[in-house]
Amino acid sequence: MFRAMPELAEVEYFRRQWNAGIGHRVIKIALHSGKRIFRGTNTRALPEELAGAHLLTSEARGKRMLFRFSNENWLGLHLGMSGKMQAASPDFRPQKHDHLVLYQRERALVFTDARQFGRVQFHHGKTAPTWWDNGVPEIVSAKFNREFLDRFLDRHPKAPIKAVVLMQSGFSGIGNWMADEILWRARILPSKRAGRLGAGERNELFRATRFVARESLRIIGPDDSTLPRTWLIHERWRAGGICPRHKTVLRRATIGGRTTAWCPKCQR
DNA sequence: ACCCCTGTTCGGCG
DNA sequence: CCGCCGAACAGGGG
Repeated sequence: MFRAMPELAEVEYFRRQWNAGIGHRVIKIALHSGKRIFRGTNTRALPEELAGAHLLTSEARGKRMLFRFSNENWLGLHLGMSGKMQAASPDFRPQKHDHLVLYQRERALVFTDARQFGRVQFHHGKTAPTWWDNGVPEIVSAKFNREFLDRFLDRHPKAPIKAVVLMQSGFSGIGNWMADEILWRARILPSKRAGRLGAGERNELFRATRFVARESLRIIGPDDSTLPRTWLIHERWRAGGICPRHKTVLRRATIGGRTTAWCPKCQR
């Protein structure tokens, strides 16, 4: 059994599953109102407004997604730890964890999240919800540049770099495995304080971040099996996992509150 | 049974 | 006041 391809690329993969419904009308909605997944959103207005609307566009920013519908309706989705999306047959019957289903004539757009660390947000209005524009540049955009990275690192000089790379306000869409992959490529010790990274290390961090984000998005798939065998991800959870560079046994510890794997030989 | 977990938020504390 | 860290959230899987 493969681990689902997570984070930035997983979001992109799931967003595309729902894109099958673009240009089509939503006939009816099924949802589990009162569940934690809908915290802060109006679950009465959601089905009332969305019924009859067409799905028009979708967009992803980091781990967040925004679906735009006709009649000034917007749906924000976050997958949390266990969120999934699929386009199922129109006679789909929602199970316990299928918290939101948008039925169209030819398919059902399903949002599933067992642990409910994710979130569904409904917004009715002419423009996108205020929370959508948070000012954080996408890593694959030109706004994520060396200057931005410098300023962000300097803003968190005391935090271990692993924790900084996990901050969504600077590294949009990066999660636990991508952070380890990035630091491994950049040959930086995850516990090293961000403020102690030299110019050379910052250059490497910048390049590795762009590379991992771009490649993950390019090689997008339902699981991590399509990522190159030379990547750390295939070793980081395995007992006795080794560094793909020189076969050194990886070390593991909790850093920045997350399980972290690194190579003691090439990461300093 | 017990321990682990790809994310985010919040209260405590240094 | 700043900012880091652990706990909490909830459930499934090993």
